Order: sequence, then structure tokens, then C-alpha cells
Amino acid sequence: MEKYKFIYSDLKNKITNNVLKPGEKITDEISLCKEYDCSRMTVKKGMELLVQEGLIYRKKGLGSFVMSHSDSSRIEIPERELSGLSKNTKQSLQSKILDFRLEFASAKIAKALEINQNDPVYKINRLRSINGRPHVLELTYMNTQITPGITTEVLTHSIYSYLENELELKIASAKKITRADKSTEEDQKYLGLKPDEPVLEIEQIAYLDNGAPFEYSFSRHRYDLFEFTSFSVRL
Amino acid sequence: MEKYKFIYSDLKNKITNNVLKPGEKITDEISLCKEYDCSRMTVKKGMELLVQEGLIYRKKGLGSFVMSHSDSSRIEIPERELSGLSKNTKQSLQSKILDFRLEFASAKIAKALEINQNDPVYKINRLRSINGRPHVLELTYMNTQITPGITTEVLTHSIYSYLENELELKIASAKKITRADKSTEEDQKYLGLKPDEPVLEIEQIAYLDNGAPFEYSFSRHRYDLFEFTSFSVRL
DNA sequence: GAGTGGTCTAGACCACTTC
DNA sequence: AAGTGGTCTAGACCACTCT
Repeated sequence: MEKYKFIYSDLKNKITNNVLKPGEKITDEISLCKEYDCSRMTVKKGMELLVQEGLIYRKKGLGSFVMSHSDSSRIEIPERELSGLSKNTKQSLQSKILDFRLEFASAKIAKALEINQNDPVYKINRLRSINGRPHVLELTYMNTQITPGITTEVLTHSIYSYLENELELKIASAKKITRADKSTEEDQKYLGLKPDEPVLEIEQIAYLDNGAPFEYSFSRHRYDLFEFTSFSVRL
Repeated sequence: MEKYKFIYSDLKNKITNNVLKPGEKITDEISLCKEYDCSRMTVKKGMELLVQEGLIYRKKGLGSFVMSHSDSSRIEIPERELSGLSKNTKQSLQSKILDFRLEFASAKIAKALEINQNDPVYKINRLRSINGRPHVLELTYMNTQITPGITTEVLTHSIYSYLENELELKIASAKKITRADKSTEEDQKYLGLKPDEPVLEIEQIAYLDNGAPFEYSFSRHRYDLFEFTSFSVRL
């Protein structure tokens, strides 16, 4: 592991394990250089990751300090996470395939996936449940050129691990749009919602490390089971 | 302005003005060093900001490339933005004060603002409209110690500009939780929603540059007028 | 082999805070 | 004045991609 990532994860561990407590001052950069046997720039690079994550804040002339952290009851999904679910819960996750077919790309889908209209795409509609309880309805379109060989077998497990382990593709980034929406009859049927109960929809385009969009998806979550957390820092 | 920020904003301008087009290769680091008369680390620091924003991607051995960008019809609010609205729209924004009073902090509010229960807090309930049309119902709690002197006068304008210009406080970061919710009768009344129409709620704790939380707010947006965009990069 | 970005160094100078 | 983090330099070496 790179030095700066080691410093980042080492300090992160100390914060989450409460070895470094909220409000507490963190050892200064020069001392950390000696502790980790590296240059100041490397310490800075590691610390910067902690700042971006909202775990610490730093003030010129004063030092670096641990920020206070929270806890919640719903399923929290950090905005940074790229996968839909898999890594975010240690509970048992099932996927029921509602629809799986090839389609001609519509104008909207073609634009998102940066392909031509009417190019073939996989259309995947899955109901994802945790401990047998429906949580999310996930509609996914994928580029058949980039991600060939999708089967029902792959879909019942994790698409992402197939892409990374079998196809050796590197997932690099994702654009997300979050909105609230009235539930449709389909939502109500599969998620067990009443007609007046809404969903939280995440529209996502996921990109490989070569900038190519390989997935365009719409995840409709039960409004009472999900919330998305994020942290932003001023430039 | 610092050199790396100049490089960042200069390249950003070239991308948004389509001087650098989607997919196009960006001049390599060494050449940029000469162009901007600086070291490689400085060029890197500027480019890194563009990567975080999803404007470019970089590949070892290949170069840096402009990512494709989108456009939308609703009001888009980048997740990075800290303010509620003010900067995100050039249209006329009005604030109607529905409630403004002092209250004893509840356990929940005290925890968020890191004060003691029953400490005094400002409670502010505002209806924010754009071009006369109600968009957001904003319930805000503020620490009276940190942000004294809040008046109806201040509230009808921007709280943020009062804090930054009058009190000279520096707003540094914010934690946000995004969720969908059924509209309450109050939501329906002020936002003009039908009973079955939902809201998009953003719960936010905003922090100063000394790590102190000064604001805890709940913004309930019309579901059909808002969506929140975000971009995430794998570490 | 030539070109690219990624990591890292060992300093320098500055701005800010506290004493 | 001493201590802190922020910016910047002018290199080094490595890993990766393409030819």
C-alpha cells in the first residue's frame, strides 16, 4: 500500500476506534513525518483524505482536530460509495430478477451510455431484499460491448464482482442524481408500499477508469428504509 | 489566487466553454508546468480538483481526458454546495418567515449542535420561493452563542452572507442526509402539494472552520422541482 | 524506448495562532 | 519567538501504455 494511504487508514482506524477522540488534537505534521518515516507532503496527502471524509479539520497555526461523528438507525449509504448496496450492509442481500432482456437503446439511454440510439443494451430489472424484506427496485441498462456475458447466474450474485473479477474492468467513478418520487403501481407491488408512500430514486451513471460509461441505473428505494449521507468541504 | 487554484479554474473554464471537448486529451503535465510556469506537483494539485469534480479522468501511461457532461431541466444542486439555495439559481429568491423564535434545545438538536440540552437556540421556519412559486420549506436551528444577532431583517436576505460578512465566520463543511418523505399537512399547505405528493428532505449540519456546528436544518423540497447531483471517485 | 501519470523526497517560504 | 498548517519547488524513481 502506498504510504499516504497507510497513514490515512491508520489515522482513520484510530479515530473510528476512539483512540483519537472527537475534538482531540492530532499529532502535528512534523512529528508524524518521523513517526511514519516520510516527508511532509506524504503526511499531508494522507490527512487530506481525512478532511475530505469529514473525519478531521485542520486550521493554519493551530493544528488538526478530530471532528465529532454520528450514528443512525436507517440504512445509511455514504455518497462516496459507488456500488448500489453489496458492501453497505452485512446482512443477507437477495436479488430477484423481474426482467432481463436485450433492448434497443432509447435516445435517453444512448446518451447516458454514450452509444448510438438503437444499439443493443442489457435491460435488467431486479428486486433487492434484505433479510427477505423488499428494499429496492433496481432498473439497470448496460453496454453489451463493454460488459458481455451477463447471465441470470451473474445477476443473482453481484454484478460488480463479476465485472471486476471476471472481466477485470476497473470501476472508477459515478455520477448520481437523487430525487423523491411518487411510487408507481410497480413500486407499490414489489416494495409493498401504500399508494401514498413515496420512493427515493437514485439515477446513476457509472464509469470505468478509461472514462467509458458502462452502466445506467435507476434505484427506487423504500422511503422509510434508506437515507443517503454525504459530506462536503469548501474549496 | 494560489497557483493550483488558478490552473484548476483555467482548465475548468476551458472545459465548460468547450475549448477542451469531451473525450479530448489534455496537454500533459510537463507541458502544463512550462505553460503555467510551475512545478509538476502544482499542476497535479490543480488537476486533482478536476478529477474530484468529475470533469476529467486520468490514466497512467495514457494522459488526461475530458469527461462528457450533462444537462437537466429541474433545479440541480451539486452535492458539494454548502448553501441551501442562494448561489444555485440566478432567479429571484424570496424568503417568507413562517416562524422565528427562541427555544430550548431538544436532545436531538443539542446533539447535532454539540451543545447542552435546553441551551437556547434560534428556531427559524422559512418558506422559500423562486419567482413567486414555493419551492422549499426550511426549518433551521442555530446556536445563539456562535451566531448572535439574527433578526427578521437578516432572515429575509441570506443568513449565510450575514454570517460571513457581518460576523466574519468561515463556513467550512457540512454533513447532509438525504431522504424522501410523505408530505405533511404543513408541507402541502405551504408548498402547494397534493396529499399523495412527497418531499425530498435534506437534513444538514453545517460547520465552521474551527469544527463547531453552527446550524442544523431540515429542507423539505417539492419533489418535482429539485434533484441533487453528486459525483464520486474511487479512492 | 518514449511518453505518460503516480508517488515521494527534502527542503523552502509564507500566513496564521499562541505565548 | 515558536509552533502550526498551506503552498510550492526541482528533482527522483516507478508503473503503465503504446509503438
